[in-house]
Amino acid sequence: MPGKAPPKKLSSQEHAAEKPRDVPHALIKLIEDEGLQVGDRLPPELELVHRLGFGRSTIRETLKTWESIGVVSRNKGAGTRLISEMSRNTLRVALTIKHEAESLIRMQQVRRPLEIEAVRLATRLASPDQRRVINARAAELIAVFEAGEDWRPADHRFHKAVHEATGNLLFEQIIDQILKCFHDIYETPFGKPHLGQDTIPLHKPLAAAIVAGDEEKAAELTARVIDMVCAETQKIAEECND
Amino acid sequence: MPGKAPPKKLSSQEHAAEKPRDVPHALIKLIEDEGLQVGDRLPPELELVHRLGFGRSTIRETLKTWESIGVVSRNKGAGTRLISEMSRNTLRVALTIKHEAESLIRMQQVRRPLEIEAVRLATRLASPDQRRVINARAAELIAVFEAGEDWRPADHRFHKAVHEATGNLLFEQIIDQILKCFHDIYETPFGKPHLGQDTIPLHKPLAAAIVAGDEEKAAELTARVIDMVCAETQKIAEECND
DNA sequence: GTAAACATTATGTCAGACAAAGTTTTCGAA
DNA sequence: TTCGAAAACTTTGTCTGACATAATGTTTAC
Repeated sequence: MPGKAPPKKLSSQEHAAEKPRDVPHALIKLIEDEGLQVGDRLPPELELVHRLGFGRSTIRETLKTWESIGVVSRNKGAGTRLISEMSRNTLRVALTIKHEAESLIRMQQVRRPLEIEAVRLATRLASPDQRRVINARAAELIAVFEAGEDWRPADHRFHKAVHEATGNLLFEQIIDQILKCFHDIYETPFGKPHLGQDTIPLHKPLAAAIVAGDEEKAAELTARVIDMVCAETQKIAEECND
Repeated sequence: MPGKAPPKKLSSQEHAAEKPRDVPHALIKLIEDEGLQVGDRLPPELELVHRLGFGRSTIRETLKTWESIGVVSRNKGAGTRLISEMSRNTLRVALTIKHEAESLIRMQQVRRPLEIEAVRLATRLASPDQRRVINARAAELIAVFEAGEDWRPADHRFHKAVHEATGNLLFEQIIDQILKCFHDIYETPFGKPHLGQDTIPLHKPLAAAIVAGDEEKAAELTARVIDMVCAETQKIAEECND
């Protein structure tokens, strides 16, 4: 006897479209239909359960994956918030880290060409407004640094302004993730907090070069900045090998 | 009466170390203790449940996340297999894709500097053996191409040989993922199968330059190769906008 | 008016049951 | 004996329900 109800697939609209019936697609559709933006809250899980027609575990597995990818953030009591868009595809790289010091150098090796290319693109493509912002961020960075405060947030804002001017979000996303990995490894095992602080004075002429449209000079200065960080990293790596 | 058993935390060794008690760490420890290698099978979920002392949903959420990152692959009846190592850190980027054609161009924009830097590093650092392999792969590619067969696997092997010679796995991992995304979007919506086929003849002098240690020439040729692909991509993008 | 106490909301974890899809074993016929 | 199909088994996939835990919102007491 068929005593158990078969899992009730969604009831709404099954007329025409043969959409793939999985949680990610359903969630994306809901986000689009609802017009949810970055920063907005998603409906709670139990509401998703009966709006999407999937079980809670299934929905949770997708949400957990999205969290690990950085698409949403989740907190008890506070709900799930969108923190970056996820419409179709995900670029993911599993970083194999065995020897920490070596990994630091490898990350900088990858960051170097990306950062240089980003600066080149920004120099060529930035709008007048964006050039103004880049200049302002550089001035801010120098001011914070000379005041002896923690300059790292300002540094981050400066580079972010440059990345935005490239018109290609991927640069920012990849470099951001590399830096995040870098700090994950770096902060904990070694002590030094202010890696790269000698590079700060270089940021002023760098901003000037970008604003002036001098691509070669901007690229050269960026290379200098990163190479200084690389050299420091190398030194740390060597100390670590003793 | 206290009829329900409190969640039995692990029974084994709780003497000294204050390890973080989460599923990923427990799983990594199990993989290390067991000496599991890439390709090996993990114990089934129900066994993990009582060996690690977590609930099945909790373990599943971690496993699902690892699958989405590409660390394991899972199949009904066949179990969960390790397909790449995941020791400590993961670099992940959520690619925001709205307009497909534009995304293709952006991906090439990011790939360009990475590929060029990889070639530079390979030119400087490759061992004699690695140079031999690069040469062989180039010859192979040309041969396959002239025979009129599908040259893409050979192309992939050639670039992989170059990436390996950099001594930095990250280049290969990131570029591989970018190409994978690229093909995910590319193959389906547009028809053309042989994007970049005009670049094949350039691979012979490129390999020669790498083997000879001529970094500038190698870099220049790589730039030419990618720019040709970029130009084709751009054309496709424009056609798509009609 | 402020702060503590309580109630509400939402995610985190666990447990049990069944479904679906592979994998291995069994068994019969050529 | 060997090959192929069916049956049995294994393992992941999904659903449901319950309780724990943490953040937020509201009320109450001083």
